[in-house]
Order: sequence, then C-alpha cells, then structure tokens
Amino acid sequence: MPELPEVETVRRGIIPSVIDKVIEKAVVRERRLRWPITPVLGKKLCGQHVEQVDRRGKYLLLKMQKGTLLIHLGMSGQLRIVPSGQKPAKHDHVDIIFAGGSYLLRFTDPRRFGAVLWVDGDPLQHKLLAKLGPEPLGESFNAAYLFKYSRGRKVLVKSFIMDSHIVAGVGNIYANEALFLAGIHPARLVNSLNLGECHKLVSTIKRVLKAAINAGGTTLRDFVTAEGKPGYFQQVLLVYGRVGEPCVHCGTVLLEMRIAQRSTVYCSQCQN
DNA sequence: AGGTTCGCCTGCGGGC
DNA sequence: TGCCCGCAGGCGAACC
Repeated sequence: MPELPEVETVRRGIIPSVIDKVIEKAVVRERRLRWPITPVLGKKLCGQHVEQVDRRGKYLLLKMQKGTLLIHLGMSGQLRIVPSGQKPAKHDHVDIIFAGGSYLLRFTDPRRFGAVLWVDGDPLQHKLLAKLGPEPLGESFNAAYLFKYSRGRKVLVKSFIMDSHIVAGVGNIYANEALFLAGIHPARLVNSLNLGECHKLVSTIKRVLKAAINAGGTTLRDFVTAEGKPGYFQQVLLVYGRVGEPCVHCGTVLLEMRIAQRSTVYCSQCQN
C-alpha cells in the first residue's frame, strides 16, 4: 500500500519523464476504479502537456493547461514509466501515451481502490481535496494545531492522526511507527494529550515520513518505483508487522489491537 | 455534528 | 495440487 512517502517517491520519479511531453492519447482498458474513469478522459488529455506534478496528501496532481489529472494509488496502485512496446498486463488499466515518445505512463491497480480523475478548474477546490487537513510535513502542522483541534474530541489518538481532514496522508503504517516513537499508546483519547505530547507526536510523524522519503519509499513489500524497481525494503519499521516480536527499546513482546478495523501494533511498556 | 461501520477489490498464505 | 477462507487496507459513504 503506497503511503505518503511512496507517493512522493513516485512523484519525483515521474517528473523528468512527463514534464512538457505532449500527450497523444490515453488508453483506458478498465474504467471501474474507486470512481469510474470519465469516458472523455482521452479527449481531455489529447494535445496537452504536464506542466507540474504536485502532491496533496496521497493524491498526485498532474497539472496541465486545461485542467488536472488527479491520481490516487489506493491500496495497490502503481504509476510507472514503461517502454512503448511493453504489452499491458492484467491490471494495467490506463496508459498515457506521449507524442513520439519511446515510453508511456502506465497506471496499474489490481485491487482498483485507486482513482484517475479529470478535474476542470482549480483542483484544490475539488471535493476530494478541498477539506483535507494540512500537509504533515508542512509548517502549519504543528503542536499548537494538533492540540487545538484535538480538544473536546472523543476519538482515539491513532484514529485522529489518520483522519485526512485533520492531517493529510498519514496512513496506518506510519501512524503505528510515529506513536511508538512518541511513546504514546494508540488507544489514548486524543483529548488527553497535553501540549508536550502533541509536540512529540507531530515531530515523530514528520520524522518517520521524512526518513521514508529519504529512503526512497521503501517500507512496502509490493511497492515499485516509477521505473518499476522494487523498493529497497530496508528494515525500518519498528512496530508495524512485528507483533509478537520484542520491542527494540525494552524487549517486551509487542502487542496487537484493532483500531477502526486496522492492525495496530504497540509496546505496552514504552507507550502510555 | 461527531463518531463508527461499511463496502469496494484482488492476491496471498494457511489449512485441509 | 487445488480449493476455500480469512486477512490486508485508503477513504468516502452511509449510518447511528
């Protein structure tokens, strides 16, 4: 599952190949994604070129002259640059073909939780983006912000930091990791965090995301880069996927619980 | 309105 | 070997 660092890695990876390249056509083989791909996608893209590739949370924004292609990789999505001759495989749903190019941009997504949407006008006003919280790596996501918006909220801290309306793009893996590093139990009511704990949590969220981006988006088993290379898969995860194994800090066996139906791994000794 | 659960999907691993 | 089952989960929609 691509998390924010993986999406950022993809963004950086495709930039050199897509910027200023004129799009000849789009080939859509399967339009049933999270939302159906518009039948006019090809018409919208034809003759345009990508001016800029931005990211908002886990959404990629390919900005063109007449609008923006909004892409989400969902659980199993990939966005790769592949040679023009490469035949599409089973779950290769969309190809974006450049005029006279020797390669194309291919969207693949076995589970089809992802999305490929055309947006006319300002993409930030699009309903999927308009209500997103601040970027986790941005300055506006800070201790004061987390403290302020958590007051009076009766929700678990893990659910809170995974709420995209609070902060955009913190997924399950990094929520687990950040809470461990912050020494905060995932099932704490967010309202019970003091300002110091908010500070600690904000800084660990930023730290784990930055470290993963610097490592090239490597934490996921099935992640592939824009070049189609698998991630380096360094062992950087301290709690996620390590239930039953010893805590790297104190040696206590890590426990698992379900929070909002998502796997939550923590150290009962280090996280309070 | 805040909080919780649902549903969309396929691949994979384990049990038999 | 092959089938069945459960699990994985981002996130908007629907529900309470």
